[in-house]
Amino acid sequence: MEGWKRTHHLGELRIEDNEKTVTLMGWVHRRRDHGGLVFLDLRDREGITQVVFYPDLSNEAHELAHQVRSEFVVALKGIVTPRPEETANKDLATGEIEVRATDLKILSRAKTTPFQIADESEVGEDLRLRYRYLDLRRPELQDNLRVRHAATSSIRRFLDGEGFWDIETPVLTRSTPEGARDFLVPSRLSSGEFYALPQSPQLFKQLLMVSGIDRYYQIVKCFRDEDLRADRQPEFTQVDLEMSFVEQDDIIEIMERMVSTLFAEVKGSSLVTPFPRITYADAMARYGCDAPDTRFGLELADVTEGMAGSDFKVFAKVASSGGAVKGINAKTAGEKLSRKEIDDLAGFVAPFGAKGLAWIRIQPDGEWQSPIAKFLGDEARKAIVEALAPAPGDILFFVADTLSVTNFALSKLRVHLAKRLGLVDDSVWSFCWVTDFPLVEWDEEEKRYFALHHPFTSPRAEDLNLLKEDPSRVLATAYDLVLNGTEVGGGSIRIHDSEVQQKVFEMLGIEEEEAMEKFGFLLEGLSFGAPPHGGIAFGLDRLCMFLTGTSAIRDVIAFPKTQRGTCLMTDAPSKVDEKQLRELGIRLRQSAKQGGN
RNA sequence: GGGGGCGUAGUUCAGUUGGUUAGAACGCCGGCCUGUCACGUCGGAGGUCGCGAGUUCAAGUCUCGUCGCUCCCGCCA
Repeated sequence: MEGWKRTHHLGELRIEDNEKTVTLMGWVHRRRDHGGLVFLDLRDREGITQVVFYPDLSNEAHELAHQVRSEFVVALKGIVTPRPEETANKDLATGEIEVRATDLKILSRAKTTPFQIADESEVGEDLRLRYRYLDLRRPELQDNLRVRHAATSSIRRFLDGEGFWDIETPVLTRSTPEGARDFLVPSRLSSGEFYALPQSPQLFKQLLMVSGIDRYYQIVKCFRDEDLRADRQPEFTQVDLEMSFVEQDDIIEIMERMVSTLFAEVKGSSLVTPFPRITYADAMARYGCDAPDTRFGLELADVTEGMAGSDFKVFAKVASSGGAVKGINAKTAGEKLSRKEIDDLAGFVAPFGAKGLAWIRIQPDGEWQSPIAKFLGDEARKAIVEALAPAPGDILFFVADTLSVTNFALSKLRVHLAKRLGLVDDSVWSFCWVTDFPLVEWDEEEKRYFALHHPFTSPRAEDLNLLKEDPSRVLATAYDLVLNGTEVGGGSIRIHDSEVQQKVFEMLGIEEEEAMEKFGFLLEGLSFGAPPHGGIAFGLDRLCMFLTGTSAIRDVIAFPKTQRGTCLMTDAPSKVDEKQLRELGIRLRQSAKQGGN
């Protein structure tokens, strides 16, 4: 750059800078070449500034400006000038001025880009991922990264102020049973053995509490080798923290302040605290899921009891055999949904296991229009009226199945209907805490209990005696933070007593020997004087999705993976040299050699 | 592992019932143009219709397989 120093960013100059001599650098956003007069819109991450080249101001610069093309990187010197009457551009922050160029340098030429940067049109995702660095030049993604930076920096500032220490934990650690599939890393020095990438720093942060660190946090990558979704990547980022000498309410209180500060600083929104709390049992009963969208009603109501004696055999059979019949009242949907749409909703719930979807449309005269109306006796009608309070214009929907299928199908239908009926206010942040989760869940296939949260979650003190006799009734001191129907964080008070920890392992069917081999270091740590402690982890990517208003997690990650877990830019994962494998003591199976591309 | 959507010029798309030389816009290249800001204007280049088979006199179009991107179920907190 031959000693040239940039004096201003490209979103910076205003009318007050009139007559200043400036040096600007950036990418050519657009060029408008009038022959005798050339305009360049110069772009950097801060904005766009218009530059004009006059032949009589500098013939040399004007000549060179003809050669410039989109996405060239240029440097120029010039004089800030107010734009002539009527030519100001209200769409640009710098639109009242322009820079009259006296000197131009082309710092870097650019080939024609595979897609236009200075153009908002949608481009195929595969092409954008292949040339991710070009996609990141576009304002939309660049703004997302800006928001993500603002978020992490707000969170760090807040936690620092509350006395949390940022401490790094290992990325190469050991594989643990339970939870998601691990990413494995072969060890060269211990041939035949493997590290695992952490699914979260859970055990390390607990041991940091044992060390007396008192308050720890980390914004940290976590890895889970499971299939991807619109909101799931194999490597993702958690805001992970842990505190000593606290109870559930202490953690909830401080996290409400952290989240409020975050939304205030990044979005300028002021959240109302404390956030509402709902127990897991209530959430399942009223919303059918443990992460309810509380921006709208459409709550589920249970009508199982009134259906046992019904003439509608599907309901009666389910009701009398331990299943559940639940319904939703879609208030005033009668005018909005056509008969075909109503029938199509059965197809909507089918993938969630529901074998059918019954409905009743309440006519203006109060008549029940429904394929099942004639099977509903007085008792069934009474149960429905009491549970759902139908009024003319409403449509009632029912699913009858096992409790879990009924809840799952209706929870999905609830959200679907709310969107269709325009009940979802996208400008609202509706947070709630879900508490009192069951400690464990019975797995029918493996015939054993699994920890709902993770195996280090403390049972509620009053439930300790239930551990042996009826584990399924034990509630955990675990809590999730839910925002608009998405879980954005979750944590628990941990077991700080190695004996209780051992009992929980036992109940989970983890043999003592196995527990010692895989978690011995934790049990041992807890035995040397562990403070009561607990913590929480937030999904930073998901939080950023809300802060940016995007629906794809890829949009808040600089270099994301495709749904198949590949990176189209680097072409990872890739084959490796035979020599590398030999050093690791690895030989590929025939099927693995043929796989890949 | 299963189901859905998409794949045609550099990009975004159109392409009739299977019919002759596959189009548009933007971009790109060249000419003209001193107040543009999606500059204008005149001209030009640019196609393995994702890939491979099959049906047919004839396939962008129909069938089967396969690859890629994406959404969902399973999986995953």
